[in-house]
Amino acid sequence: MLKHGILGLLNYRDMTGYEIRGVFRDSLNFFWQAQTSQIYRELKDLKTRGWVTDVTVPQQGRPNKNVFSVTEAGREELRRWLREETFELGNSPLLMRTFFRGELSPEENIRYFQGIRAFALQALEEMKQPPAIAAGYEKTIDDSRRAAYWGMTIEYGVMYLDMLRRWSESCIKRLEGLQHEDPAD
Amino acid sequence: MLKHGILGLLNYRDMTGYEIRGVFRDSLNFFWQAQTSQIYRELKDLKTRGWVTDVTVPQQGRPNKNVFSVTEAGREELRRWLREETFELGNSPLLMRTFFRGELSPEENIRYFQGIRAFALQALEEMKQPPAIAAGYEKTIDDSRRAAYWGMTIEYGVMYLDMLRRWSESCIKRLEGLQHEDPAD
DNA sequence: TGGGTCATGTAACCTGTTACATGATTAG
DNA sequence: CTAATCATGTAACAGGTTACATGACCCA
Repeated sequence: MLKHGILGLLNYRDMTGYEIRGVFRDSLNFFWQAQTSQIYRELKDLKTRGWVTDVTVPQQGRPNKNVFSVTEAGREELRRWLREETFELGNSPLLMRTFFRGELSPEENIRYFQGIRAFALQALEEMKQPPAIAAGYEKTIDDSRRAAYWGMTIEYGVMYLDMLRRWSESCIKRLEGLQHEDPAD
Repeated sequence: MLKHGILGLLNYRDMTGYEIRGVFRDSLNFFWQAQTSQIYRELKDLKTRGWVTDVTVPQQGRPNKNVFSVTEAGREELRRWLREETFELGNSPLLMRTFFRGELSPEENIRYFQGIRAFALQALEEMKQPPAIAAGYEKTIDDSRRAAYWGMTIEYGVMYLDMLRRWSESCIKRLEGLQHEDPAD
């Protein structure tokens, strides 16, 4: 997965491992976390596969840069990967934690879902403010054709968080109902 | 993660590795996929941690059963884990694939999002029909206090899939807009 | 003088995936 | 006869996480 994320970024422009790390931290962070260690490991692997090449740029006073570029084979691999159709929901730690909550008291679980609600509301606030995220974005992407897809990921984030808010509210209502109907439990 | 899922199930009732596999396949499948190999590996690990114990039950004509039970230490660990508050969105292959789609044509991407929409609609159909999923569920959970939390995971699934449908529709509209505004691209 | 940024990485670990392996019983 | 179910696992690999390590420059 990260391999293809890196190919995608290098397809925008040449970058060092350090810059790639920065883009993940600043712009892709909300849907993918990438560790420095993994980025360098994957770059090494991408190179042995012939999907990227690198050039060492000497610098004065700073460590040398290894600037990576995607090759034509890498671009082909990127397109191949983009065309894969796998939409499964994937493993969800949140639902795993929800499923087994019968072990704790309804009161405690109400607080838990209130925590989720607060998280969703705050994350929504952060996501709706364009400044920080757009600034990071402009560093990364220049052309407007690509901007459309960036916008779609943001919209997904907003819709997802709003759904999460509505879901947590619904869970809270259910649990409040349980308390009234069955106070002896 | 799977460790705690297994602890949660054993907290319902004693089970063999094989039965645990069955419950994951039948009931938890939509939010967690567990491989047989991993289940046996985790059971071994849970045992060395003292969170479960097992008893070998000889059977005629069939392989012996190893029936696992959660210990009090295991139940404590389960509660500790349930109380962790980590609501991050997590890595999303779907958004990774969306973000980089500028590499492909808008026409191809419209088909891609139509595929997502079709997937969401079909999964919604399957999820709204209670029979199969409820049957698997009744095998697993007896008491109604716990049933509430099972219901919440199902509701999440439905709300998520509906959000996915709305999002894919919105993406399709955006892309159709792009085609009209900028046919030279 | 101390904290942030630039810039590189390694090592160990944990968790999940894929593929393989065995073997009897039971229902159609 | 054959496919499904019961029931156990191992081995190898892939990918992500945590912690560690180095070193110079620049700004306050």
